[in-house]
Amino acid sequence: MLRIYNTLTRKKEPFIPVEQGIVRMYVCGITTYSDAHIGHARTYVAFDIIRRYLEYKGYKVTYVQNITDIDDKIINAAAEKNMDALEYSSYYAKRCLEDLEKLGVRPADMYPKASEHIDDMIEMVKKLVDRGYAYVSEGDVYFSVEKFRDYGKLSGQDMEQIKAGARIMPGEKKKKPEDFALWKAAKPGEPKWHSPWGEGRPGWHIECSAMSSKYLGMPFDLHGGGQDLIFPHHENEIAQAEASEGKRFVNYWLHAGLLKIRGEKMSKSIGNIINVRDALSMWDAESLRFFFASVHYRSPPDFSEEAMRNAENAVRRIRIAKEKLEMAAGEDDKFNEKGLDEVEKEYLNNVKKFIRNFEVAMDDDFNTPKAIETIFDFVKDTNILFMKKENPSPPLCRYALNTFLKIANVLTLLQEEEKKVDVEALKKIASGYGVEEQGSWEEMLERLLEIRRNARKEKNYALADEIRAKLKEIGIEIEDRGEETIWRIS
RNA sequence: GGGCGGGUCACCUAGAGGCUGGGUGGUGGACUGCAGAUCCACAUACGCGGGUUCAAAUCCCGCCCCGCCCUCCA
Repeated sequence: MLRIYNTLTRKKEPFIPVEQGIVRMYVCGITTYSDAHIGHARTYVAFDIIRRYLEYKGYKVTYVQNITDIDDKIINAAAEKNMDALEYSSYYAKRCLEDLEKLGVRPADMYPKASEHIDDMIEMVKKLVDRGYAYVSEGDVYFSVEKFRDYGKLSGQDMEQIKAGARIMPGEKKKKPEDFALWKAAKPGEPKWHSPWGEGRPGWHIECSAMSSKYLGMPFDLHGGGQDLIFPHHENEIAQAEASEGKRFVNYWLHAGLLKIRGEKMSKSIGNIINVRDALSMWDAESLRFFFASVHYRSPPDFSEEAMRNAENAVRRIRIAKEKLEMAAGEDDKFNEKGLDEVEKEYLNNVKKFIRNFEVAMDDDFNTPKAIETIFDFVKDTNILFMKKENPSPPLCRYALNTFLKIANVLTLLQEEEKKVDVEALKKIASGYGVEEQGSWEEMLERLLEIRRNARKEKNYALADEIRAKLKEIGIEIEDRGEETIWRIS
């Protein structure tokens, strides 16, 4: 039974979807005025894993993630560069999604943009005005917080606290400091749309209420985002949606812990923001994903070079175990348990234990660090199998490999990824040993390894070690296993 | 000031009142021409001070420190 921590109740609750077998989830996306950073990445990897686990459990998941392509920051940033705000934001929207995809985050089913749903938002604002929850003030429309009895239920604040923190900024025309804008009258030069209240643009919060309910209905199952969005963004989303529709908006609210860098918060003022594309130039995508998965989604991960080194090494161990299984696996995974010997039977039990433990871990509010423990248990079991047995049952290995991949994939690990080899560099090295540039690089590498094999036979270890060192420099690691030599791209 | 979540072995992270997690790194051993990989073993732990309990990292109280939110924020 899957249990999920719900910010709304501050408790782990059994997960029961609105419609059996189906999960509808919405995650607040990026405001696209600059490149995606690893804080974004942390959040979207976390929800990617949640989505994958739900699918693993057999749910049909609809995953919607919005793109905020119209807001103050975008308008200001675009103005500085003398660009059209929407053009500017669509450029970054594309880049951000590309970066996340390169990171190996599975795309959402839908990325609705705020600018393309103005009508839906106007519709919702109208309802709020009609129902008396909102008021018009000189072309602006504000939500009257005191009218919505449940305001504060998500962030756990009472109205007194909320009022204490509220302010009226210059230019705002609201009646009460705690009220928030649903619609803003256009200022000169800003992007604007027609509305019953004059030309203007929507407030930030309304897009998520309008788009999520449009595509997922009400109530829908899961709504996620970074912890920083609990107040006011998600609080306001609830107010807008529930006040306008008169029914519950979302059943489970999930919030990801915000990434820290070397113990500090990541912020512009500290100047420690790391973009996804920069991170990808320093570490491979799988190591980054492992790093995120190794911290529970509600905890704030502490990013550092050393933490990434840890992750890289851990990932290597997982990959090596997978390779062993790949080499031993047969075409199909049908085996007769009676045909297995003691060692294989024990391994089969371990595989089954692996599945059970993994599910127990993930059922407990998506406990990915615990799930990773089960991965390492399995890695060890696999290593022991190959230590005890030269050629274990190919169908058994296929079964174990399939299980391994299925589970690892939930944690975004062992995804198929192209491994890059610097072919030019390889050619250079190979030609240095008289290997002709012919055929694929794999064939070239084979011929080079043949030379090394001969060198080893002749006990010319200096030459053998030299070749090994040079290959390592370009990311090809080789390992001697008796007479055999295997290689991998690191 | 208010709300929320934390402080666990050198580092990163889980954690149920009792049976001393996992990864990375370290040390020793097995294997190996060496390296690597792998296995085995070992070491290093629960912010501080009290309390409850036969038993507390886990519950309670106080203190210190850190992070997030309190209308920009994934």
